[in-house]
Amino acid sequence: MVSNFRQKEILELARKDGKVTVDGLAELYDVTVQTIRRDLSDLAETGRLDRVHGGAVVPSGVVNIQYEERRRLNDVGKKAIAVECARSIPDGASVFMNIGTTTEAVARELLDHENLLVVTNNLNIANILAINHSCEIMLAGGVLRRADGGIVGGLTVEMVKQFKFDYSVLGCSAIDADGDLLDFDGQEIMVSSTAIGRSRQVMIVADHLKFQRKAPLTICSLSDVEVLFTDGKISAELSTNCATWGTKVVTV
Amino acid sequence: MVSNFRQKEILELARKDGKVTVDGLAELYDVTVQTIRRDLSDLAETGRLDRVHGGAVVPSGVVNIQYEERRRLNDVGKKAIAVECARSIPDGASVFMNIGTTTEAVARELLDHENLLVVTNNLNIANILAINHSCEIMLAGGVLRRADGGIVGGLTVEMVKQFKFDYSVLGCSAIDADGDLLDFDGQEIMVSSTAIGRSRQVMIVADHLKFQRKAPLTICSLSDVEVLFTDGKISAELSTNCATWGTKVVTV
DNA sequence: AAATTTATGCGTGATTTTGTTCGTATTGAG
DNA sequence: CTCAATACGAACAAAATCACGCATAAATTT
Repeated sequence: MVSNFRQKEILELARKDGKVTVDGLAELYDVTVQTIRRDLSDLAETGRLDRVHGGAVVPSGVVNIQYEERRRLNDVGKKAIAVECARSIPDGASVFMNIGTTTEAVARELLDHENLLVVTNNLNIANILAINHSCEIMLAGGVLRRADGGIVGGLTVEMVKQFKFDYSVLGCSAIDADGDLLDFDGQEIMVSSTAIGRSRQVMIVADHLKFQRKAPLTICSLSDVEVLFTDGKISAELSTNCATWGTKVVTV
Repeated sequence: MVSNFRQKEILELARKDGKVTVDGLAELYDVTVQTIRRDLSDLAETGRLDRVHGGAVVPSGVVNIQYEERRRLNDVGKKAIAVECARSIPDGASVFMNIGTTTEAVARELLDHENLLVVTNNLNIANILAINHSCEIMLAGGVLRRADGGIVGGLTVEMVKQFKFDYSVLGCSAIDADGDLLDFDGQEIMVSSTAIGRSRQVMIVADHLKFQRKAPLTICSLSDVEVLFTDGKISAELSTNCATWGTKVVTV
């Protein structure tokens, strides 16, 4: 527990840069160095920082994922997609969410929803939604992949198989011109397709960059999903195809 | 579940900026600071915000405050135990680690080890060990318990069953005078006992406070484990019992 | 319509935080 | 090793923030 908001921000700064200085913080917050020293003493006393002459450093063994998250946070396109997608998920729903920065954005927009059951193989989503106390979180088991906080492996599929979801919120690596959803990761495809089979409504979240990318493996076709949320125009051809498939396209 | 429209918006503001100030909100809504304080108190009581002097901040992370406090309890003792335990785990080993602040301390000491395979049902351990890039982490699947970052449920047991570990590093809630290991949580006991059956060497980490506590459920007896790491003297009787059982006791 | 509950504002004293001063400890240059 | 510069912690007073009781008004219930 921090006793003021300086301390919270000091922690974030320290985790981002690895260190903070007394003088720098005093100038930043426009307070005297003495006040900063008191803050650092408090944080050091509770073990959150290690005090050094002139400032403080993070104790060894503290994860530095904050910066990475911040970087992703301000992606306007993804956020707009996420807002729209979250709006179409009602309170009390059961939802599966897979690996991807866009699905993580959706998770942030679900913080105000109530009584959700969220199943995910994405450690970041678990961390984000943990703040929402009325949300039950189930994590899939398997190997933790550091690159993206994903949990992959056969066990993940086994777990997903046991559920029947109201919604699946899925990201993908790329979307082909013919409407095929593509991914780089074979294991993730197994998870995604299993989730698709176990969901009443499948929602794909993909920003416009996904339409310019290629990936080697097929998850499924847009014809197999109910809604696509995106932030750019899709080709006229794909648009008419979606219409015939009955796939709703939401452009934000 | 907010009692007025302000509180909902305050939550949104707090999540956007990370913090809110009493004065700022009072001006924004054109009410007195007392009214805002009442709002913030309500939000803090239900855990949606953390109250700080002059305002409030968003609660950080998965783990709740009580657990955070428990983590600081006998910090030095736990660290000493952890150092010793980590020393006896060689590089390249496969290790299971369960829920508990002491096992988390061990995880911190394993950051320098190489090529470990760590299986755990503890989200904190996954987060800690994530920075050790040569360590493969497998997370058990199940329901995320916010109280301590544990992942619980029948799926966890199923996962553990599939392995054969070189080592299990296990914490417990209490140790009885007769050498029985005790815990509060029935589900966690299922996990622990399964891990014991699937491990070549079982290591219990327990600081001296555990010998003064009671818990209702039995995990197993010290006679079933290979090593006990602790930071205080154990009774003469238990000591001789351990000798006959062949249970090594390491006191730091 | 009367009674009760709820939300809000106001004032006062208590608590917490902050700035200032001063003596001591640590660091780095010569 | 010595010395000056800087950083540090403690003590105290000033300022900000808080908690509590009470009053008022609106909303709800009886």
